[in-house]
Amino acid sequence: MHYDFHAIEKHWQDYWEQHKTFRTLNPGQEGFDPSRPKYYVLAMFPYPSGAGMHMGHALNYTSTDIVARYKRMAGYHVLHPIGFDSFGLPAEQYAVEKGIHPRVTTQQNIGNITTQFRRLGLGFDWDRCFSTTDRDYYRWTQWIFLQLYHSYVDPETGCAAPIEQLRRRLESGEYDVGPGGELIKVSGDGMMDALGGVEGVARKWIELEPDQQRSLLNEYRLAYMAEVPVNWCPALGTVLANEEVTNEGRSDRGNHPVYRRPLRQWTLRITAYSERLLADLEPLDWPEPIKLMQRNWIGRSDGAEVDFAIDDTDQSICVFTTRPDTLFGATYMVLAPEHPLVEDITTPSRRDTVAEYQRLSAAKSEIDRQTQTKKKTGEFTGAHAINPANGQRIPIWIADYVMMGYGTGAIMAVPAHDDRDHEFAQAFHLPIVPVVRPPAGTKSDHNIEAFIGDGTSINSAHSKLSLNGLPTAQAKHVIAQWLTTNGYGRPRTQYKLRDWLFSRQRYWGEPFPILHGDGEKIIAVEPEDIPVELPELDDFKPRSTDDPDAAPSPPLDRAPTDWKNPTINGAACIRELNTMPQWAGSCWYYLRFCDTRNHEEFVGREMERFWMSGHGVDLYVGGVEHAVLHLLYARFWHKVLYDLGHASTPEPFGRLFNQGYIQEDAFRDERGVVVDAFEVTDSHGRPALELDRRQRQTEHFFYHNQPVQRIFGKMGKSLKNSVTPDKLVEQYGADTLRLFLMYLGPLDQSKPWNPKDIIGIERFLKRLWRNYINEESGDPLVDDHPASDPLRRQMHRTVQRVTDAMETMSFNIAIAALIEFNNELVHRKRIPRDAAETLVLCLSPMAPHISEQLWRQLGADGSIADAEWPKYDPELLVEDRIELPVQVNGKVRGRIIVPADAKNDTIEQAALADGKVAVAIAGKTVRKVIVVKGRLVNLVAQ
RNA sequence: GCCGGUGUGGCGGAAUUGGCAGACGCGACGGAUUCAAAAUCCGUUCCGGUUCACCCCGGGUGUGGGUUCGAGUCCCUCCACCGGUACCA
Repeated sequence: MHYDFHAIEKHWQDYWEQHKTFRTLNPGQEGFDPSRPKYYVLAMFPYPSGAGMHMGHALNYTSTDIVARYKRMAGYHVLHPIGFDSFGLPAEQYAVEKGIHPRVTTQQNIGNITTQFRRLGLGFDWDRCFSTTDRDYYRWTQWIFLQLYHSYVDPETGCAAPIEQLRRRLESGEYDVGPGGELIKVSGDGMMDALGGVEGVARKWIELEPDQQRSLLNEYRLAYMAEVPVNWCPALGTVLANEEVTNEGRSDRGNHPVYRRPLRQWTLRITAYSERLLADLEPLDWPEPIKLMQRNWIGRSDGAEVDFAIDDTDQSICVFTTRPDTLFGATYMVLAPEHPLVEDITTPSRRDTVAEYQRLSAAKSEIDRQTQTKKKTGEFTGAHAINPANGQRIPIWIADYVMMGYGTGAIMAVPAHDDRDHEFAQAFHLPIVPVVRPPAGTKSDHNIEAFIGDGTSINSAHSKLSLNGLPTAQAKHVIAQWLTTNGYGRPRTQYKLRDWLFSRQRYWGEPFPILHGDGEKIIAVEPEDIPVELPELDDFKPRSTDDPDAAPSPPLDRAPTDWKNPTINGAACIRELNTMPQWAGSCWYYLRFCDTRNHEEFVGREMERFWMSGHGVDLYVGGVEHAVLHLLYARFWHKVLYDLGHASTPEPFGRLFNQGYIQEDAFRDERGVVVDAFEVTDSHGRPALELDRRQRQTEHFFYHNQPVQRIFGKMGKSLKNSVTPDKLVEQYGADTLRLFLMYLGPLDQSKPWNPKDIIGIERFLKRLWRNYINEESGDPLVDDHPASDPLRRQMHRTVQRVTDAMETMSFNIAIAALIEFNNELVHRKRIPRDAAETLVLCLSPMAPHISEQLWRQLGADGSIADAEWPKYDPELLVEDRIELPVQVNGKVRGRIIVPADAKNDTIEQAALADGKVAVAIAGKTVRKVIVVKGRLVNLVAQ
């Protein structure tokens, strides 16, 4: 009876399915034990692409499965669910390629991946499985969208609240409305208090026209429609979120050019949460680099707004700066070419030149701006402004190095202390006045006219104000106060984060629960009328084009009239024809898993409280690529739900773990297009995998006789180098593959795919099997004779190592420990039962099938998944005393007996056993004895 | 450019966090078994020297320096690769 993994794995997979071994009970269900703690472990759910699962997925899901099994054996209620993120571009593009309806391909793909999951022996609770495309699921996605639409962020508390509350407060006169739409609190004694910080004539709510009232509320809704410059990708036929555009100005998916153009689109007010998304990052147990990426993306910078009066007019230009302390060094100003004041201020003689420059820079696409050299261009407007600090008259320029989208679209230029300003000033011969002295002794202290950083203020004084001699931090503080008291400016915090563009011109997404009436009237679908179902369409393809000016044409425009143009209360309406982006479904799926089959609510309160208690999801595992997309969006939605009382924790994911990529060769042809890696041959006919890294750069490869360039990168669909687990499962079994994937290296690091090494794991499992079972008779080779002391010690040490590794997810270390222990057992004819049990228990989270089988061989009842995790005895791990040779100059001068765990102990402690040591060291007093692994390494005399 | 990560044998990677560098696995070499092969088992495998009595000596963790009785690990310099980001004022 050899190790027949086919039969074993089939048997146990059927057993688990029949017995619903991994079904997770909810509080209140029969058999639920409230005394046990919960553990919610989640792997980022997959999108069911046609290529099925690749090794990166297998790695991800195996890792959470191991944790889930371990935690379960350690006595937790474990929630380890799975579902499918089946809306969105990848699923749709696959359907378009195959010419089949996405609903059909999605169903097929889900079927395939489900089979792959089962074959890997993953212990999911299948009763909780769902797809984001399920009617019962996207219904609630639409419901959450309605929550966003019907909410605003209260400027006083910073929390989301129903928009009706705002309406009531406006109606009751609690707030008035400022000229820019800002809310102005009217306090009891009739005094007004500007929340927006802008003075002006305030109006009462009742003085506004209904249209104005409506658009005012829209200014505050968390989901709103606005005409904003968006990323338009004609090749994909859709707009994209900032996060979906690469830094080369191309689409994240497909690498197509992206253009900026204004379109009226749905947008989510994620910026209302900038500060909380930033601050709440701190306590999270997330990898520091990911936190940093989110911080950078949110991009908080603290500084001040400063008003510069325009000479000879009563207008002023407001700028944002992080360095108000350099105000004295501001020798000119720059406006973005699109800045609204440009027309007004430009002097007649400069008008033509300025207009020409504006026209040129507007014609530049994002890509042009990126690829062109960063040589500074600009034009003088002929106007001047007054530097409020020193009263100097400074010229106002326009230049495209100033962006309209950040800050106020205008800057004060301090060429001595800013790279870009410096470059510009040199190009156009503008004055450079240093106002910060670099700290002494630094590299830059000789070049005072181009210094970036903190130092000491100089040249910054007049009769009423002096910054001279102040260090930068203090100077900032002093000038900020001076600006505020004199009405020249105010402290201000800026964020890079923009609102989230939420519309897509796609078929395969959640329809919005929104109707459009006359004009710009928006009608939200009533909660009882959701879901708004996605209509069946024969032609669901997006309209792809090369023309950046083409009008977007959403596929839902081709929906049947009765879907598209319903009549509400006798009035003809048109449905919102855009759909939600891919990210919508993944923003809250972890909540649905708590209570998947709930038909009344998006999640039952009690279930949510139980599974999300503590820090939300206890362990969330997925790839780094979601650092600023999914992980930011989901946090945002979660916070809204939290504010509205639908979620009980401020953050969704308490601990995040990023698994690294599995890397594999990929190939790109001369046009830069990625080609199928499995059709590439190399010039010497050698299989590519046997080459080492140095060779990788020098070998030549061909695809259909065309030379291709080798790149080495993440295994996956985008590089067309996916390897599916199917073949290896067939050839070696799921347990071997699982162990192998985990043995590849640290889970959080990227590592190359080297399938030939799997043989080592196969040998290990076969050896293990032979240790337990006489392959001829089928009898167990285990008996009840007691383990020797050294063996028991090793056993306990193994448990300790594996337990520690489980907590830190260092599964490669755990496996190495188990192999070592098994190698120890190899030489024995009979294996002591406790050693056998320990080994099998420790192995079971990683290799569940063979462990179940051996567990049964050892005479146990039930599934090993229900067994208890073995304990280790710390006492057994240390021998109490050992005898050591004392060497001086390489010669043994005596012996010393020390505690076995003596390490960096003082000689007083170590010498308790032997008072002669001090004498042995040439008459010197020994202070410290250094023992490493039972060997005396050094005696420190002092 | 800026921010972050990583550099250890032929390869993937260990190293109790400042204490025997190279665990464990792959590959390679030698041997046993076999008619033969596969599978399996045993031995060797960082480099150099000296021994082949398995012991000893010297060097060694991208580069150059430093701290320490002691550095793969801590500090500074530089280099290479990977990831993020970029006129963000």
